[in-house]
Amino acid sequence: MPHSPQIERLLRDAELRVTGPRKAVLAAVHDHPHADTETLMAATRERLGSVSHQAVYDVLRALTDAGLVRRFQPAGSVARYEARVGDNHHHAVCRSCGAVSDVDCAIGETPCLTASDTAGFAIDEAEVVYWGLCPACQPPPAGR
Amino acid sequence: MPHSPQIERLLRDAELRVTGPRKAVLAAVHDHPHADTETLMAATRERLGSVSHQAVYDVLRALTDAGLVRRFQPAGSVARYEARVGDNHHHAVCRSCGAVSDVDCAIGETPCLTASDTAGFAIDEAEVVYWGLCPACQPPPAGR
DNA sequence: CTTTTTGCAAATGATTTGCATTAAC
DNA sequence: GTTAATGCAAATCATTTGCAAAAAG
Repeated sequence: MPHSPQIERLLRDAELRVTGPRKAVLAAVHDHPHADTETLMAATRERLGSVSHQAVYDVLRALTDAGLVRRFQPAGSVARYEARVGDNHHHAVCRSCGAVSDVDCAIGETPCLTASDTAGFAIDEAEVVYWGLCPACQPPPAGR
Repeated sequence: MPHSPQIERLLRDAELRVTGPRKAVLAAVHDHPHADTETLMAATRERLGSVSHQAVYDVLRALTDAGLVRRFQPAGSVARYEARVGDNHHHAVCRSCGAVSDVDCAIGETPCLTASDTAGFAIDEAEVVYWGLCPACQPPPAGR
């Protein structure tokens, strides 16, 4: 988790105005990878005392557009955010509890997968979600 | 698009009761691959005259649970349904217009991708979304 | 006849929109 | 001083829930 001056620098480098909510939200995303909006709002409030509902939404949108955070949304779930950007990693999602874990891309290029036939689409990203059960949600190996 | 008796057989084989809405919705999914709920509701109404809002939701849920249709939901979009089940194919989604095209899996197993490190998750499916621009939304190759 | 489905209406919940106020540059 | 960001409140929209009526087996 970067220190405050580093957070500010990230914002300035992205040509975003440096405000309290933005610093707090960006720091919260660094501290809570894969967190949803509600979690980030709570974490932001711990730093700032109070932030409005959609100040957080606005900030997350701005940070996402600026490329400082990555937004992803497993099917049937709420939007989640992470600070790990620039690389092309994927996610494992637990069907039972919703836990998310980073999965490094085996190849490391973007897009990292070459489809056999993309029907003329110009593909710029391959997003992979690995569905399964996290260690905590897996049934015990044997015995009744 | 299967004929009516075939649709009925699909339902019976899945141990689902054969009703008008179910036949109509299942036929609509066969006729409109990748359609969202609203489109399917309209298509169903063309066959039946009228169906309630969430009769369609209930039916889609039942068909999905029974494995007769597959549900998928590109991030930030509404749920879509398709009748192609049993294989492990993926989707190309247009960032601009939302068009969806099937993409055959290069390998054909489930899961078709082996992640380098899945952090202990027991993975049973790898869902891939190829993001890009469909042929109609791509900028012309040259000229101003 | 018994169980499952449908229909109707209202609720839920994440996200967005519009506008006045405030702060950053 | 300008422009962009925040707060507040209300709207939107896909999807779900609960219960009574109707239909499938």
